Amino acid sequence: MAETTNRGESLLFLTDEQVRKGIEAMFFAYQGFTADPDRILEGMDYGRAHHRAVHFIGRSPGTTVNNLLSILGVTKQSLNRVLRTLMEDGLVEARVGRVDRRERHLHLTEKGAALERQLSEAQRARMRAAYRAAGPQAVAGFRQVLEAMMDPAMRAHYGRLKEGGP
Amino acid sequence: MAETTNRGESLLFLTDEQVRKGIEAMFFAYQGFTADPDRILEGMDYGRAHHRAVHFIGRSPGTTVNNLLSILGVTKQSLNRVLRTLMEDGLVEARVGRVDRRERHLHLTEKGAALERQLSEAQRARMRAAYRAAGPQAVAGFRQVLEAMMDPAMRAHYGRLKEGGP
DNA sequence: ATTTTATGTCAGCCTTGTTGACTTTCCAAG
DNA sequence: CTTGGAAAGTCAACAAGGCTGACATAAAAT
Repeated sequence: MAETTNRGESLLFLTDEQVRKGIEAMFFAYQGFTADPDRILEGMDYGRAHHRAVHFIGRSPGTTVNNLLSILGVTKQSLNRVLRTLMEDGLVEARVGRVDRRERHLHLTEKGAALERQLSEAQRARMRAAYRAAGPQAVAGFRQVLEAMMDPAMRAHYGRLKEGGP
Repeated sequence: MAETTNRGESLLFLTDEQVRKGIEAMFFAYQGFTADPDRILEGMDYGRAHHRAVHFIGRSPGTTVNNLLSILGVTKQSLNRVLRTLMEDGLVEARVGRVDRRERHLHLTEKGAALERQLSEAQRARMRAAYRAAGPQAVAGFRQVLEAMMDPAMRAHYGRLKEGGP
């Protein structure tokens, strides 16, 4: 009976109600997650799409357009519009590939890196506060659940960031 | 020195690199989080906005328009567009308030509840799989970090869902 | 009687996603 | 060396879903 009780208890975290609460937690947390950068970007001519591009270019300097495309999960036309304005404004630089000259390798300029820092610092401040409030063990769990939630292709991208380096 | 070591180690989870990985985990996980309902909705005349409305109406039957507005964090014009189509299509019903007749209390019809179930089941399947893969302790941490990441107003809404009832 | 609140609606704008068609560049296989 | 096809860019058109501003109505509150 101890085993039965134990089994029952250990599966309580999989009840519909628990899972629903998790879904809602994701929804509300994501609002907070994007709130600070969004506030900074409003007023500038940029939006969330520009933030994403600048983030991942800053994170993987020299990445190609195609790679960025599959990380962001948007069409090249959509990304192109964003990249064009960022290049026009001198935040991003596209260098022709040396081995394959069809490829464009993307880099942040100093101005682009400055924006990246500004956005990242705001977002990291909130994330760090949440980490500190929850503690290291909670953070480990947080990361585990998020990783399990990703599509496999995205999980691969995720794993390659920094840890593996491009 | 044991204390110093301990302090140093326990703060490693707050390094910029760890925090950045958390940010990226949120980004990629959110893609997965919305992927299944999005797939179901494409082809229907509905989108993510309809999903959100249907979700929270199903979760808090009888909620008012104003309450839904502040949960979703959008303008009334934006929400109205969505609610109008849902009511025209007979998925949502707005009942005039009995005590305050200015208020509209929102309910799902059987048809609306059916859509809600379809979307919710897909989303819960992914979430449940992630929960199962990560385990109960990770799930607890996941929820803690997400709660800490929310804006206080949103955390209040979150707390009121089901646990407190509307 | 007046003001405030809850809701609905019209009109117009912006960002960011989409598809489709077409071009240019250029590596690599034949 | 020619050519097929991949990588990239561009143009046009469209849709979803945010936004603001202005205005209307009903009912509650003062």
